[in-house]
Amino acid sequence: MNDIDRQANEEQFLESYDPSKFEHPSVTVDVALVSVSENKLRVLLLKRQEHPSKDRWALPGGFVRSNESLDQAAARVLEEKTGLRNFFLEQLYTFGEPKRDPRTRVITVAYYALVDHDKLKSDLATLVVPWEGETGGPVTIIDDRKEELPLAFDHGEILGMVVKRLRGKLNYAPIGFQLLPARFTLRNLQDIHETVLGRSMNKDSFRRRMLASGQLLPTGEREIQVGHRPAELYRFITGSAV
Amino acid sequence: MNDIDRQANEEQFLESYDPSKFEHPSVTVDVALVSVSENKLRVLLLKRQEHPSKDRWALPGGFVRSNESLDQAAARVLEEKTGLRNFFLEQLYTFGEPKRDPRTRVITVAYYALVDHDKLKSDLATLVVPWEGETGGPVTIIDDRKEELPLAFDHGEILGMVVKRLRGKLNYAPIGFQLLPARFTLRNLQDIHETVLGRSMNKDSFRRRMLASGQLLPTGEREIQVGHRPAELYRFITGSAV
DNA sequence: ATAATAGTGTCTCTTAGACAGTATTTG
DNA sequence: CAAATACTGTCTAAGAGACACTATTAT
Repeated sequence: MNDIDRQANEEQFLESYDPSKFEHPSVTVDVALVSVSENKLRVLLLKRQEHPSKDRWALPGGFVRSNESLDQAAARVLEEKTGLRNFFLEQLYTFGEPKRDPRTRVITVAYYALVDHDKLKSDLATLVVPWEGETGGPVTIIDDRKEELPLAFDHGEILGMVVKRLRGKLNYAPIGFQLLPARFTLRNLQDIHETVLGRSMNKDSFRRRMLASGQLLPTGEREIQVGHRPAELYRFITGSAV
Repeated sequence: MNDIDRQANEEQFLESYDPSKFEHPSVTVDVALVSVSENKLRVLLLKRQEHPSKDRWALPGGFVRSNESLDQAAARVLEEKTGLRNFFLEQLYTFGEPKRDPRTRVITVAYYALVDHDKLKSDLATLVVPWEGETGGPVTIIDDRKEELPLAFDHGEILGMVVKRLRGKLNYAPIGFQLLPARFTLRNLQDIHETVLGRSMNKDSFRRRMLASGQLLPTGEREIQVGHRPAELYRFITGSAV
């Protein structure tokens, strides 16, 4: 124990006084901004103008600055690229294969963010693309003309993990409302769940589950001009754990 | 879009040719090696011999080398400190508060590993400490004399997240067997679950759930010398998703 | 009035918990 | 034989799916 321990501390001691002993990688954050519209899961991608991965589509990202936390870096990057200030943001996974960026060692901490699609500026909306695919592994992105878009770096892999995390988390955490406006109907919420999970759900038990969760607050207001019986509008009870 | 995009790529362009423009943090991996013995959840900690956090207890960790992936770095660190080669290993979360290490900016990618407690060398066993506490937030570590151990850096926070992840994952993924020898009884497995989850479980439904999962293979062998009717020994069916 | 969806009540099916009873080993 | 735990069968309770039925709006 003592040998092992001394050795470990010597490494750290040397490191602190001789930064050249270990190569310091670049550290970035990449953020998958996810929204839902027209029953499609969508993510914000930017087309790269420079090599490497020129003309491929990439998640918004940027370097982590020396005075900011990882969460702050992710929030800053997203605000810089979209103007958005309020969104659900959660760290996803850190990707660090030595050759994931051909230039130099770049370790990226991936985040995902959720937002009501209507809050995105219209000039950004054109950049939002739907995706299809199963959970877990790399994901294929298609545009509105159903053409597959080439992704930069390992961003397809990142997006696959985003889908998996979202689907897993939706089953036990109230995050669906992050993809909706402040007031919404139970049908709106079910559409979100069905889109994210990629399967249709039973209306009756979905209603029961949501109402029994204690997370929904009826507003007394109703939809208008819907061509059928209007549904009650609900709010999510804020302050509860996410 | 084009402005934003060009700006993003200019940053990356400059970065690739002028590494001094952005401060490069140190990147480390820290690994929580978790095991269960005597119905206690245990984790391997090493006592630091140098400042900072001198005399406090720390997770085994080390710098990520330029030619290895994050997973490889975590596996290497754990093998260096324990001699272990085969263990379940999964990335947990990345911690990067600017001041989490007082010397310089250190971003650490935290991992957790699971191992049968009996596989640990006896000289390491003395370093293993039980813990108590709830999920999520920072966790308090106590030793076998029930004294609280001071933890280095933000390692209490890391361990809190380890507990939370383990408890969450145990409910939908077959990871309990990673904490057991190759052959085990259903009672062994239930003890693991109860220890990790911190609550007792119904024996009957636990047996039904496990046997219905299709993950368990009866070996036809039984315990011996147990002073009561011996239980059948099972193996986990390998190759299934984790 | 018709179309369409909201919302309610009830039955069934599945799964977990409770509990009684039998089986098999050591001492 | 007694003690202790493994294992089985059955009842009950809770929750999800299925489905019939009523309610309310726009056209």
